[in-house]
Amino acid sequence: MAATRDDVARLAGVSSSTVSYAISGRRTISAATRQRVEQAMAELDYTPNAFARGLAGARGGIIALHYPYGRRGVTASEFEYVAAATDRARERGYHLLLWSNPIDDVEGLGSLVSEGLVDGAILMELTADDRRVPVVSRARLPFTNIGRPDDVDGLWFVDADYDALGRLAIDHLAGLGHDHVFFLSQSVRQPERGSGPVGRADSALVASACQRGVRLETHRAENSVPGGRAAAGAFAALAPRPTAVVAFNETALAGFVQTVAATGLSIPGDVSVVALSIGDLAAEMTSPPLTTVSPPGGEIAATAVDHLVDRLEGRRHDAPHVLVAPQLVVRGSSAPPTRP
Amino acid sequence: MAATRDDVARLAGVSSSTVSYAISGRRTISAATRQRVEQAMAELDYTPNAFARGLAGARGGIIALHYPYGRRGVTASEFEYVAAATDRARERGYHLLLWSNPIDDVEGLGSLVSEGLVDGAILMELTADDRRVPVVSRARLPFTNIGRPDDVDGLWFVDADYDALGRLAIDHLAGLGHDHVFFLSQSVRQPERGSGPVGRADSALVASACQRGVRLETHRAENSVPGGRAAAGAFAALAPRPTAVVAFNETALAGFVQTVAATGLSIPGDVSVVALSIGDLAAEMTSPPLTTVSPPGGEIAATAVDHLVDRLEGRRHDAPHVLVAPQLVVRGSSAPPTRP
DNA sequence: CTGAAAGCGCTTACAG
DNA sequence: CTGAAAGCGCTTACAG
Repeated sequence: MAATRDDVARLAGVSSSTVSYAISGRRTISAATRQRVEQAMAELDYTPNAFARGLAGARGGIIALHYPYGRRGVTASEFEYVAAATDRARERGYHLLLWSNPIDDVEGLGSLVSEGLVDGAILMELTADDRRVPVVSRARLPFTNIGRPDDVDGLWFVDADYDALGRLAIDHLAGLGHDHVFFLSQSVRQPERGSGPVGRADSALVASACQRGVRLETHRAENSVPGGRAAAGAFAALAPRPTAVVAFNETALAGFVQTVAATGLSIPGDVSVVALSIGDLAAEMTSPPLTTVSPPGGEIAATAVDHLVDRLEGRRHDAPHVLVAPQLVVRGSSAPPTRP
Repeated sequence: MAATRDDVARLAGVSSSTVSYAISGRRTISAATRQRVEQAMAELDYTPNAFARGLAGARGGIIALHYPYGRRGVTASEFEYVAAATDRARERGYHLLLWSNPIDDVEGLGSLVSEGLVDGAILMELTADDRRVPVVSRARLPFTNIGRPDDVDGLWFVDADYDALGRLAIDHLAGLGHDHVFFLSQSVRQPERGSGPVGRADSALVASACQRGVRLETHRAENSVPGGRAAAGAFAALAPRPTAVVAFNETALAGFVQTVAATGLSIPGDVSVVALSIGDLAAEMTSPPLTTVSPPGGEIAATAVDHLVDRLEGRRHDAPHVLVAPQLVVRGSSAPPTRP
């Protein structure tokens, strides 16, 4: 059916190993020979067989992106990560395999790894004490991470700069004149508390608020629409009522905004709202649209791919720790407080 | 490093081919032998090498999901499709490879296909006259489709039932008493017009409106927030003004809703809104939340995976054409018209 | 600068 | 019911 390396060799009048070397560039080839090989390949419309290449010991050209199964909804638009990773992988000559299994199904991940299918992996949504890390390390599979573990030593990772995320939000509001802010946060599971995205944004918010002389009321809501409605109730009951809200809880924010509007409070007249880590579409659905501070998911994913490929190809050995700056997009939901 | 099939054979005291057959089940094995082989595999923590399996002619265990590069934003939440496909593939024992290249980069797809890496492929977001179809067909790679082409003959596909999508929306509004509806549609490119999702929803809307005695005003907006603002202007200028809106344009809908709210019209008091193919989060961001009719992306993708795997494993040969019914979720944005 | 050959770890006729 | 062996299409020392 499809042409093999031998067909190419025959047509070019060289040995098959010469064809291999012409492709890989791992030994010097005379210009004339290379010429003929290339012509033969073009003529036969030759594509090397991926399995044979992988079996024979070269890189298979596949990397895996692993995300924990059943832990959806953490990032605004996961597809942004996946799409960006796929594109960058292709640009660098790799295929992107999607892996997903329950976060503590260590065996499942283990057998994926030992199948030998992939040259390396990217672990998404890394938690503080992620059980995937030892599994992949032990198998000696090169990997990079999206997210930051507690023990960062020797690990390659790229993460959103959650400190900056919190700081940008507070600075924006304080700059507008707000000095009393409601933080619509999320309930986090034990292992993550203190070191996951929420914990880090939380600390940054507290620190920035303190520095700016802003009073901060933290409310941990369920990640659900009703959770947001309850939070709106808690917010409304506060006296004095904060003049602004920072939200790091997509789903609850929806319920919160609905309830606030139904209560007759206006945004940003009565409350300014800044949403963290929310997608553009969701931000544009409210009236007025929401001011946001979000990490650039595409850039984060593409960087993680670059690191992994650099590592696989021996161009880099330094276990980089990269924090990517989030971006503030001012829309209509934030304004100076209207107060005597 | 990792155990090979020979290691297992040695430990179990059988030949290596017996181990293979024990795994594949392609010939009868005595219970005792199977027993010993399984024990040996467990003891050695054996995982078959994927490349060797693929090279030797068996199925490689990888399927590809191909989506057109740079054509984002058509579906509400693409990640739903990708995640569901990944999960179902894993359940059925396959890896999911993500492929994406520009829709008319036929060569790129062609070389992917001829690499021999995947057992089959799923083509996402199929257009009426999709150029990928002949490429994959010619390579004799088994494939199934998400979306419906014009020429359906011999093709395996699963698609949202866009006729039902339009019908459900009109029936819901007509049932509430609306008889004059604004259709916020999208501008479509030439090759898709008339046969893509938009064209199909469009026809269904027209037909249902006619049957129900509903007057329908179609407006094709740019797929952008400003496009939606402009549409809101066109809507407001209508006399008499329709009492309801059906939107099949996520991004424009955001601008539309913002503008309508800013104009002082209330939802659903002055206008009812039904959004087609929009994600739950976006639907919950507005006040009140939006009534939606959306295709179940996860189910569609999982079904496409099932069909492909069934086809690969020879369980099915009938080129099924499946249309999946969308679901109406009534939220606060639709109500009877308030009119004398 | 190039060729002949071993080997990667499987699957699958071919024998028995 | 099981074994010995060819072969899948590459890569990479080993020779020259």
